[in-house]
Amino acid sequence: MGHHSCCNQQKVKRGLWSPEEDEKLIRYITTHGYGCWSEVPEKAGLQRCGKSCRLRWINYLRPDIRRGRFTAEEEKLIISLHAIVGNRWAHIASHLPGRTDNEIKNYWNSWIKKKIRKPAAAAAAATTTSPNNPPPCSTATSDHHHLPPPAFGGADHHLQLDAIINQNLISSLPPKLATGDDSPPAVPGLPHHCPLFMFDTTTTGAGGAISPPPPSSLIPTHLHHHHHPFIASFTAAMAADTPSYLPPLVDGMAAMGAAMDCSLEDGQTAAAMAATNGYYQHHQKHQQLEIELEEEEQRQLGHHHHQHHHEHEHENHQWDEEEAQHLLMWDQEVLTSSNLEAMQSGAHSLLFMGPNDHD
DNA sequence: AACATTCTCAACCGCGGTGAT
DNA sequence: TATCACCGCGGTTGAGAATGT
Repeated sequence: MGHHSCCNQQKVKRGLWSPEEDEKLIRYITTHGYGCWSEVPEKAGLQRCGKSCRLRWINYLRPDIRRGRFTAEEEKLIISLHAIVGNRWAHIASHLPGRTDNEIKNYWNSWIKKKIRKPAAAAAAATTTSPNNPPPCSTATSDHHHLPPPAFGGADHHLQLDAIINQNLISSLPPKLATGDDSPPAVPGLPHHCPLFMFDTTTTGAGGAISPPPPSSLIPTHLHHHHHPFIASFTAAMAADTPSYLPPLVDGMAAMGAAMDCSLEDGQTAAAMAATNGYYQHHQKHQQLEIELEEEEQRQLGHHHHQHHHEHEHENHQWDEEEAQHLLMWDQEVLTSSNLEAMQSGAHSLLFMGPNDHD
């Protein structure tokens, strides 16, 4: 044990913060800002180290903090992002305005604990369902070479976690799209239980229902409305039942289309097509993100000027934000007859349009 | 009601990256 | 180039609350 290296020389208080301390910190930060955390305790009249002040402010006191239970949308977003970036909590938190990395980390760990209690059945069920069809989420975690290790190490645990995640997602599927007689026809290469429909709205045509949200920092706290901007946009578009934001085609889908030699006579098939589209894009996005991360690592290994590094970091964050804004996920609440029709239309185009025909 | 167990979450710890000197 | 201080991040801990027996 021992004190922080940053506060060896002074006697600092530790443990829970009192309301008085909170008040002092809030008063100081709101009037002076927090340029240098190491100066904050002294100037604010607190017997704490700067690190502790920073933590208290970021995780608890800052005004745009959002408390309370995670919504289903947030939960799905966390799961999706975790499948891509692993335990990079700060990165995940950047996609959930008002949520802290600590909160997400705590949530994830408790969620894992909860799920790990019934791992055997879940793992067995999910991993043996279709040995030739890797589950969707495992595409992200199967590439161990440069993704962060799982929270609890070991390949078995990794597989187990995949299974747990998959099962969790499957359980949230609408009955029609999960299993059973009404499930869509099996598509080669497509995990039949792909839980989410993900589409890229980047190239959305006329209508362009989704516009980039303003930075969350510019949105008044009371307008955050407990939703990520892109989720809010998506919800708004759904409320208007406007099919114009439905997905365009993506590169390389001709090959996928060829593999899906199935009719488009009903919405479910269209949904299956859409799921394939979404899965394929999800996979591509994951690969793209991995490439980005790899490039960043390699750049950092070189001796770059710090400014270049920051620029790149900024670009990377920008990319993440933009990508997140364009990544929409369908689930049971939004599968309506009208959008199924639009999906069908999109899927039809998918089959009859070359991979490079759009744009 | 009493005790045990589990869960939640705020806070701490240590490490790595960065910038200044 | 080496060293130091600082910051931010992810992992971990532990107190209190909630739940189960």
